[in-house]
Amino acid sequence: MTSRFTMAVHALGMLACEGDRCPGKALTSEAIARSVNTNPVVVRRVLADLRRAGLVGTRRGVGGGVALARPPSKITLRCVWEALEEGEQLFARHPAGPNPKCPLGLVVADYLEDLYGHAEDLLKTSLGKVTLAQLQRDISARLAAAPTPVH
Amino acid sequence: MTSRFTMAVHALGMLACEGDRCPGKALTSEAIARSVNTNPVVVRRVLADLRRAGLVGTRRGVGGGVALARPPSKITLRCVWEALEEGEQLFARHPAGPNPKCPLGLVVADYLEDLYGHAEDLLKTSLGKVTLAQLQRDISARLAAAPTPVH
DNA sequence: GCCAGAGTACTCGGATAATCCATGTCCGAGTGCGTACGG
DNA sequence: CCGTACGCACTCGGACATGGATTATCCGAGTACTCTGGC
Repeated sequence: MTSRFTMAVHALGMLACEGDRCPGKALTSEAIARSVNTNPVVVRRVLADLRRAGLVGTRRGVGGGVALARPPSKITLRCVWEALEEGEQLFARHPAGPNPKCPLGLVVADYLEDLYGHAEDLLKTSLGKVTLAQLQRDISARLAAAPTPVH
Repeated sequence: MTSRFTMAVHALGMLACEGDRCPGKALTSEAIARSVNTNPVVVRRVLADLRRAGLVGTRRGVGGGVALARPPSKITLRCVWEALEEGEQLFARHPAGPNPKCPLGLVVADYLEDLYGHAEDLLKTSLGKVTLAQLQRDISARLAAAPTPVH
């Protein structure tokens, strides 16, 4: 599922903005979950992948939480994508592989492998051009342009 | 799931090759399922979408099955993608939407909506350039280049 | 020998049960702060 | 009054139920071929 990527970008956007307002400040998974509108454990699972990839750091205990491990300008959406890519891919292949007895099936599988590989490379290249710093600026601009939030 | 797209391309590849060797010949969902290595009913469900989109035609009874409803040169992978896109998208958004109380969440959701929209457009454009006839030629070439299948 | 009719075999299409994955809930591990006690 | 040690509150991390979705099984609808009986 790619909703994990959506959540990751959302969380990182929050962390970038928070780190800008108050450097070194960590957000709790519970606070992020409130904004993402999901369960804290889901956020923790996503952030665990980002932690393993070295994008964020976590601290337990009182005042703990999650914070960026690098400056936002050094984090691209491609890094995020690849951190979550672990063991799952955008395009699902044959669930059980094609029938090895059928040569056409093998060829089609190869063809699709190429096709999907190119599409994913294209996407990754596109995501690699967006840094978290740019994302944060864009978010700030949109926040400033938005009317006061309703109560 | 995008494995449906994989199966659809696989099935259409078979149909194109079959229609080339023996025009008007229909393949049964059971034969396709054997090559795809799945259950015939899964193939039928995928083909049902393609039928609703007017890409293939089905005939019941003895000698029935599925056949292309248009010449392969008139079918692009984009058509296939859009036929299966019904109610599901490549990039999953927030499962329950972001928290409307959090302005940042709304902005992030908007941002991702743009990002995903552009990515999907790019993909569709790319798929639109590939016709089933080209796919069939590529498959035939690879089949000819492949060594004799092992027994 | 020829024709008509019913029977049969084979296929798709939809409804229903089983399995798998994702989500949600719970409990343990770790950490910093506050407090209380002793020197 | 100061320092240290204990306790507590809070947070992440992983293990175990629960729900939804995808998949697999079953039965009905439709069609063409075939066999049999009559003319």
